[in-house]
Amino acid sequence: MFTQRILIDPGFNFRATVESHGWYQLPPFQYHPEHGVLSRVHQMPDGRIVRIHVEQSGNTSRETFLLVQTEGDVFATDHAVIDAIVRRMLCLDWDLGDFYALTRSLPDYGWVDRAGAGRLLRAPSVWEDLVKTLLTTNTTWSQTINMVRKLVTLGGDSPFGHAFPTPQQVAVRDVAALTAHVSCGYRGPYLHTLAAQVASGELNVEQWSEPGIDSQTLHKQIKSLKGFGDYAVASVLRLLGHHDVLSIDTVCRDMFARKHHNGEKPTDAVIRAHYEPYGKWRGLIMWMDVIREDFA
DNA sequence: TTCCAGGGGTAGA
DNA sequence: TCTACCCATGGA
Repeated sequence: MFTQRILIDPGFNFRATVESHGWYQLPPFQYHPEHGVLSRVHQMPDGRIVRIHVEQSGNTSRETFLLVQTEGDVFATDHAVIDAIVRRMLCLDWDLGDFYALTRSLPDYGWVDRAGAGRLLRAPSVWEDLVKTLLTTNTTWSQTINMVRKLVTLGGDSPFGHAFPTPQQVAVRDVAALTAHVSCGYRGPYLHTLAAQVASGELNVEQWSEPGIDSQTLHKQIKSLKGFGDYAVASVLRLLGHHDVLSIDTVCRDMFARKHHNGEKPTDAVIRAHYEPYGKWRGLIMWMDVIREDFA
């Protein structure tokens, strides 16, 4: 067992971040809320498969930190890689100062920074977040879990279980066999095409998480992927830290009808108009409305 | 049996 | 830009 620590801001809330959306229910994540531990089977760059456990540990008198423990064939030289993985998964490098200033100034959002909400759980790679988002489209959440479970069996195996498959491991499959294996129906060809484009190097999706790319450019590139429409593009953009577009889905429409529209079904234009005043944070403000019952 | 889910592609106007 | 229709899958 290899142990390391990551110093975090005292306002960071591990549970609020892990439970910020459904990703913690999708393998190779495992979450034990009773212990406050998020685990993940992970394939290192050289192919070794390890299991990483993360928890928010001890508030010492002045410092708050994450305790990161890694099982398996792991060395001190892996420190930097594991540190980067955890930072990305929990959006530790997001600067939400302006966002919290905004929520504090609004009458109904004082709970946001008190709860430490606003950060999201992400996969360590853009590839994995893209695939999982694709598998949330036009299906139920339970079927998304089912599809991801089956997909993950294509990843490298280990005593800890399977890691998330690489683009190569998906791309080498026959499209029909992949579709049948994952039970993903018409999404199968979209999944296979994405895997093939990433595996071949034709598409470098990991660079999308680099800072400084404007969201319009990203929007255009993600939208060009088969299977990624308005909802999915905005979902991925949100995970990439761009909150100026709304990811409107049935969950959002239901929430909006209840909270802002007297129980009546809103059009998407009505929803967009409502959040427009929140500018570059509008997507995250909308998501706070969705998750409010869980954390407020 | 029919409907629909954390929608999206395509054709035709 | 907008609409109609189609798309697998499985639970309600």
